[in-house]
Amino acid sequence: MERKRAKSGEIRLTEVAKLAGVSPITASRFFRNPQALSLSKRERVASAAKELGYVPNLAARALASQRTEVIGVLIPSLTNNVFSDVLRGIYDASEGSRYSIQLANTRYSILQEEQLLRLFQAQKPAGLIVTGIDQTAESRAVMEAMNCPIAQIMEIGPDPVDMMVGFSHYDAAFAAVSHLVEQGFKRIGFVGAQMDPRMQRRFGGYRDAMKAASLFAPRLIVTTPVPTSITLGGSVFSDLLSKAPDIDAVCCGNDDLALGVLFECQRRHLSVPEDMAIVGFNDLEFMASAVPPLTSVRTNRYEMGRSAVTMVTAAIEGNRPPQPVLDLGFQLMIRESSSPRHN
Amino acid sequence: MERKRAKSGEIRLTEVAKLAGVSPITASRFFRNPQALSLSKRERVASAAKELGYVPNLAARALASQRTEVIGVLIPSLTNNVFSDVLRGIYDASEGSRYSIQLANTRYSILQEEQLLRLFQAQKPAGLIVTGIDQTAESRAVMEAMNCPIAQIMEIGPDPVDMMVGFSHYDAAFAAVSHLVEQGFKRIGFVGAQMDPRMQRRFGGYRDAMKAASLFAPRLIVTTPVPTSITLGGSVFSDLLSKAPDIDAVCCGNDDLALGVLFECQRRHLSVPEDMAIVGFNDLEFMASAVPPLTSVRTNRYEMGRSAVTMVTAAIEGNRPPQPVLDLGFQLMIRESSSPRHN
DNA sequence: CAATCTTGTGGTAGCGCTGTCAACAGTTGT
DNA sequence: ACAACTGTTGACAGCGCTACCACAAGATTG
Repeated sequence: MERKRAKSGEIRLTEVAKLAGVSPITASRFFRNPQALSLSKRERVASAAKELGYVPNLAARALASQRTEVIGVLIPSLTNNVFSDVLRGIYDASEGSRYSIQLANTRYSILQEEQLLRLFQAQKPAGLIVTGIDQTAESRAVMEAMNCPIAQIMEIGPDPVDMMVGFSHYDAAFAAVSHLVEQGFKRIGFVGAQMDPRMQRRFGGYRDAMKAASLFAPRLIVTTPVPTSITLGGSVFSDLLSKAPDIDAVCCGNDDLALGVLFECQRRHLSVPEDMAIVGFNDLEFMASAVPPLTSVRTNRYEMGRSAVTMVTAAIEGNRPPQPVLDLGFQLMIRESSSPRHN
Repeated sequence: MERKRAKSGEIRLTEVAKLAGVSPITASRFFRNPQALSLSKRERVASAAKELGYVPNLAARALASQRTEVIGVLIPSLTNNVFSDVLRGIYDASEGSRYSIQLANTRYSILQEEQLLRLFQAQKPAGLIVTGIDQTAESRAVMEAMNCPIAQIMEIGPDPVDMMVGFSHYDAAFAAVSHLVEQGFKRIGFVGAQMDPRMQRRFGGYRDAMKAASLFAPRLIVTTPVPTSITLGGSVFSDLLSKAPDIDAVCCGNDDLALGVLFECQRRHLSVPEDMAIVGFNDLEFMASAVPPLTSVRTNRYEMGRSAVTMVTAAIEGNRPPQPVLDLGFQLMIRESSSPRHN
């Protein structure tokens, strides 16, 4: 009957309140809304907390207040540079807010995503950011049950779960290929890897731009489900060359592949763009400093992360953005690797 | 007097227990240690939980049990590829365990690190992984107060807070430079950026290897605190060339710089390694596929992440590894970019 | 056959904090 | 002078779960 359970031994709010000579609830308010206290009490609580080294117990706070200040983030890969830029935007934006980020990695698996969503559900996050628009029905159900603002990022499409920030991968790839067509290239190959939904939509843009120019041919295409890498770029390009040795340009599903293609061209003594034009996708940092500089489609990844956090936090606080879908667009960065054919 | 506070409306454990015809505590046990229940009750609880769509409340669990199943991770950058490999190891290892990862980004600031540590402290994580060995005294105090297993990663050094997994950046850089010396290079430059503690220790390895060969000269060195990038590699190398046009090799503080140096050599029509040898640090994926392939020091980053999680989780469960410091070493990957001088 | 151990189950009492409401000044208006 | 405010404070109960203990029922022993 004495003490059924060992106290944690840590300083509790009650202790701080006692030392400060106020009630626990007043001390509690000090940590959440200091300006509601009179100046004198505010100082007393502050110094008491400091003296005791008080650290609030977040679990207790979450339980009592029935909410958390965590935004869950689901991304498919930590290795892919594309997502590290998005994450940087997310973390940067979260630092200006009261919310902290909880990150999870789906590894491009929609089943893994489903599981992680359930895990998040148990944490009752204040908001959620998920990658892409291709969740399972089950995942969508969980998201709807979570009853918190949700932003889907990286892409835009019809039927958002809640909000969306992204751009059209289809349009962007269409623009890149149309550029090559305009420059006078005729036999434009496509290399793709890690055929996730976004890569597939980019392929769709390539396909339709080629068809629109009456240049489409299946032999010009090499794709693989293998995770993308620079080295892989070299090998898929080699495959492409053996299927279609007469190609004069390559549209790469992303920049890693493009750099791999450039290296392979160097190895084969093919000059770029005279013998082979190259365009990439995403405009990672190295595209501009490669030799020759590589044409790519710039995507606003950092901004995407920032906006997603901004929209979600605003929604949490009741200020939903007027339109739920934000298209951040893209810019075609034309560089030497796609200079016009000079014949 | 009726209902002071609105119930959350969600299904609680009590509801599940009622439907299953067991006591709440039995239902609770089902979720934590199912094999402690008889088969019949186990099934009854399982189906009741499923039927009601029960989602446990993690905050309540954490409060009642006085612990969490979260491992906090502090890293200095999300953009740097080096850390994405470490993170991949961390996330991979955590998936095999019951623990989930909470990631925070210090942006190479030890003050930011201090703040984030305090934030973690409020969450009472089960374990902690921090980058490097250069924490402030204040940070160390917080870590010690946290009273949970802690792994410092990326480096090893004396006086671990608790455990360590890493390797000696000094030794690795020393080995890389000694290799260049052995190959017959005499005027070996150093380019460094983002002069964080690890970069500085690498520089120390360069300096001492050069001194050991009586080749050290301050004019061979260019460093900048600017965050590292491939483009920056080109510009620091240009600076180096204007200070010391006669250099025959460059030791790069990391691989991004090395690739930038390679591109700059291509731009200046310097052939590698005939006119300029290059070695990098970390052995990122692109080093082997560059033209020519670039020599680098392979560091076991993925393994570092995995081991850190393994050690921390083992320690949480009471099986501390016998020796607290794990040196994962490094391998010098000798490639064409450092082929011997042929004079 | 009683004495012991094991296994499964339930009752009780919190974990540390905050929502809700009430109360009590101190101020202002009429 | 009294009512009607505003700003600040406190009492109370409870958020949903689990630690702790107790105890019943079966298994094992001498």
